[in-house]
Amino acid sequence: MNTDDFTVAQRIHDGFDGLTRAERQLANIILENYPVSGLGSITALAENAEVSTPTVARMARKLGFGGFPDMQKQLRHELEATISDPLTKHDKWAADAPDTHILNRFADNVIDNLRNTLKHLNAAEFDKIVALLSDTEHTVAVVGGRLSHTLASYFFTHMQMMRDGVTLIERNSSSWPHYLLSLKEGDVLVMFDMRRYEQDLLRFAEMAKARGVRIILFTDQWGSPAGKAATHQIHSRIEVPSTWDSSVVTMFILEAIISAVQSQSWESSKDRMEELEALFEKTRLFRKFI
Amino acid sequence: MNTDDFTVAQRIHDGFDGLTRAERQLANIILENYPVSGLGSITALAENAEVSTPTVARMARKLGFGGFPDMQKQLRHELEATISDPLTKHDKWAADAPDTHILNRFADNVIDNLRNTLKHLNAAEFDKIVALLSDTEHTVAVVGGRLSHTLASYFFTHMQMMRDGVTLIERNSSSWPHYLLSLKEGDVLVMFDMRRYEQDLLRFAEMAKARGVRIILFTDQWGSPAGKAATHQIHSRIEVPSTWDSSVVTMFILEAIISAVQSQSWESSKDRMEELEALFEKTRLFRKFI
DNA sequence: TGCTTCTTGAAGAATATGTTTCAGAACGTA
DNA sequence: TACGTTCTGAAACATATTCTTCAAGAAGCA
Repeated sequence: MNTDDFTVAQRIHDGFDGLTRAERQLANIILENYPVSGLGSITALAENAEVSTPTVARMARKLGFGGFPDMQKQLRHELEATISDPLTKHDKWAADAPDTHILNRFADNVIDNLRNTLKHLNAAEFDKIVALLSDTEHTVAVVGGRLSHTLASYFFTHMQMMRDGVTLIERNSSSWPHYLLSLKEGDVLVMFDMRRYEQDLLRFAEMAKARGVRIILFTDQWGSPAGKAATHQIHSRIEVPSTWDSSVVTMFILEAIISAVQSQSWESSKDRMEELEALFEKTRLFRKFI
Repeated sequence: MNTDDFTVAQRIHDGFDGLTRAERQLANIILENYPVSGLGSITALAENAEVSTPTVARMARKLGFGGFPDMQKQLRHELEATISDPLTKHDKWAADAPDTHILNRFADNVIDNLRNTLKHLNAAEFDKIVALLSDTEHTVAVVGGRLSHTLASYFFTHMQMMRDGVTLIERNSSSWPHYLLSLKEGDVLVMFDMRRYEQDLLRFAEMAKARGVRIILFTDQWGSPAGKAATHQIHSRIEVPSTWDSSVVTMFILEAIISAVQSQSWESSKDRMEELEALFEKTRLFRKFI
């Protein structure tokens, strides 16, 4: 026990780059439920991580232990130290940072935002939005504001993978009239407008509504003026201890919607995905999973 | 496992009167450093308590377990329950939707991701990254992959508002060599590479490193191969009940970094922000806060 | 004291654990 | 594509653990 000072977690972090695929998989399982997951038998741990026992033994060596039992001993030592230390109250997020560290303050805040957003979110409304977006009878256009364009782009990228007829409207509002032309009655416009609400978006929404376009609006808790033109809207909490507002909760909702659309239209999107995979494979643009 | 509800400690207390001298001696050792002392081998525990191994095995039976390993299993369960954070136990997020609604499942999952990410995030490393990004002596370039380009873009947009010398590298990798040319020793490259790690990003990272560029890598829990070239890296948990991975946690970290950079360099960025405001005002592109 | 019952640990048997070896798979490279 | 390298898990092996047996010793009792 010469290098007792380094925790198993620390050694994993330090040596993470040198770990192989299976070893990383294992490392993650160990860290996931740390340190309990490492206290059982080597067999149990291996099964849990879906790797072989030799992999576990090898990694223990790689991390500088004599073997698996040696590593386990270290885990027990750490646990002992942790448990006897009353300071280890788990009211902190980033364990090694003080409560007042921005990470911890931010985390508290974002969780709060998420909780409040969901509390005031109507699940039925959510489901309707998902249904609208799954309906391939109508096209979907996505538009965002100065800062929220990123969210629009993120949403577009995923939707595009799942279905036909999805357009991302350019950032520059001078081209918007052209896009408006191709939007027909019943089509869907997904709009992002967070505080510092933008005049152009409001006008765009109004004109789209006049054409019979159905608008799904993502806005903040105070609500964009474009809300008047929207068929459905989702209000996210965006305040955080920062000069800027947070997009985390909105992104959360977007991902939930994407996931729901995907599972709703799995039959049709499955083929599409496979085709896409094949295309990527052909162009060899992307490596396979390591 | 029928009487799982009783902890080992409880069973010891309840059955203490029925224990023999050697067994009591053993029981005291178990309770003394509970539950760690019971997590080693039966031999170690026996030696620790100065009794024989059969005594340990017998007592485990006596307390109602199938044997020593069975008792140990229970100890690990208890430990897990103790250690795991009660914050997760938010039965429902979206109040009017069933537990199984995608919103609730997603919320549980994302919180889990956030917790695990932060638990294994090094706050010192975070602070170093913030310092690097606050240093205006060197330029900052931001690059992302197919799906993570959005994150790169989000980060860029905010950084650009706070400081000079920030570049967003185009999506199309054929133009990357040009960007490489303008990166000098000591400059900072912020890279995003999530699973389906991209070959081009790896090569870009290697070449940048060769030029003495310091790389901040945002990757997932498994780690991009570009990690070998990175000066600092942040691993986010990205798995959610969806066909795609989640960017929520990464975005959370980004926002925290942005906020930290902002407060770190407030003196210099304040003027810049005001100038920016004035410009926006002039071009009347954006309405004031309603 | 002598008898019985209970407790205890040494020793060996049964079992599970941990390690090593090795061949095939996956990967990187030319 | 072909080659060399690295990674991985099945299987055999060595080792440690846990359990069982059993006899010696302690404790209680007449």
